[in-house]
Amino acid sequence: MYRKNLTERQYEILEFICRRIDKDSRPPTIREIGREFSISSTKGVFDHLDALEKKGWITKSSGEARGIQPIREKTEELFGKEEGLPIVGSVVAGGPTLAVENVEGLLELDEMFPNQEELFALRVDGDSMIEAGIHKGDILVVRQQPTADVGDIVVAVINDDKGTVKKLSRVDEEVHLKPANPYYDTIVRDPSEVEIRGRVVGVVRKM
Amino acid sequence: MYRKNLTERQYEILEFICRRIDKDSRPPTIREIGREFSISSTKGVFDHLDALEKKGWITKSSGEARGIQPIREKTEELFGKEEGLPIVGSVVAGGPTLAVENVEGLLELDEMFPNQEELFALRVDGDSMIEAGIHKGDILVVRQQPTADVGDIVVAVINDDKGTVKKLSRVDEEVHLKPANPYYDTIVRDPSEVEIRGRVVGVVRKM
DNA sequence: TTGTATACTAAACATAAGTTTAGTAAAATA
DNA sequence: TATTTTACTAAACTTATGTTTAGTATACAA
Repeated sequence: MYRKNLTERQYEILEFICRRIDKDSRPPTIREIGREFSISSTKGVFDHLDALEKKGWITKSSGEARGIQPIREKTEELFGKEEGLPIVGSVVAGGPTLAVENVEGLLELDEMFPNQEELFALRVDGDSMIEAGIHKGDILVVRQQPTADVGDIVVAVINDDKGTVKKLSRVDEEVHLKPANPYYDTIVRDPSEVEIRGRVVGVVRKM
Repeated sequence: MYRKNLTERQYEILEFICRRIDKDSRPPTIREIGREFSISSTKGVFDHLDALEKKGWITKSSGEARGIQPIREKTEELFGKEEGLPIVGSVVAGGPTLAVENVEGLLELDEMFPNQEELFALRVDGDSMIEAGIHKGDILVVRQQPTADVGDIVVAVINDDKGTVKKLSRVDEEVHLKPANPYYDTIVRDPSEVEIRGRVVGVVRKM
């Protein structure tokens, strides 16, 4: 067997279908597949599709035009999503191309930060969090939440003013917002004056 | 006129087509559109599609089943891509929801780092670049290139060994790879021993 | 007021595309 | 060795889908 219980022909055809969907935003017809692979009879293609369906790689909406629908979770694993950047664990000597064996995964925001509904991004203005690796111009990924734990880096609004990014801590009855920069002072306020808007869960920087 | 020279009906139908493509990876048929909008005659829908084509929002592959193809650049602008996180410039007081007026753009890797073919991502191992805001566990976005300028943060391989991330500089005839951490030493080598694999163009961190 | 654009119905038509029947041949499997 | 699976051809059939013809009604501009 060629790959994952598919014959070579089935693999080729499945790949063609997926590439066509990526390219044209619609699946090919049986005859279009036949043309691509020089299969003159529609039955020849039909049989391959039956096999692909039986093996769980596609579903066919019976009777509908362009009814082939690949099972995305499976085919994406097989052919890749054509999205994101390959993450490598280390760069080794050799040619200029990346060794595929070395690839750990794909860098993609969707995967890295799921639950996008709760997230927003915030451009950093000052340099008060520089020692936490947060620089001016960085974009923070923030999870919207009204409370946070001590030690979290939070986005907070003080006295209905502009938002600020600081490390949260509590002493006695007061909220402490600590910068990660020795040239800035800790902000100490009564809890009623501080409104937590979210917790920083990621940083994205373009250099 | 409703929006961008479209009538309300045309806008609705165009939106339906785009959402259907996003959802099902294929455009609807004329009759499917008719069903959605309770238009019993295919001609009713057909006329709308003609209007949409004349106004430059879609193309129709004449004679082909599911031949409607929206002009992506235009429709994405109209309906959004449903991808990425909204980037806000500042967080202001008020409700827990984000003010739309405040949104500067969308955070998406494709847009932030185009030319994906030349890019790869590298997981950072040590803490030698901590003062450059590069921490252990961060993922670097690296542009593959065999040379770099002085001052660039580069991924380099020394003596065919494991890759390292340092700031590039040159003194006399030698390559200096400078860490951004006072506890580490600058690596000084002959150019023949250093192979530059790429330049760091971004950082992504999950916290 | 006449024409043009919008927004449809109803019915017929043409064809693109899915499906089925009948059969061949080689390769893999039991 | 027999049987199943793979990989097709050829032709007919069905139907989903695109297209056209003929006509109604309203709104708007020239």
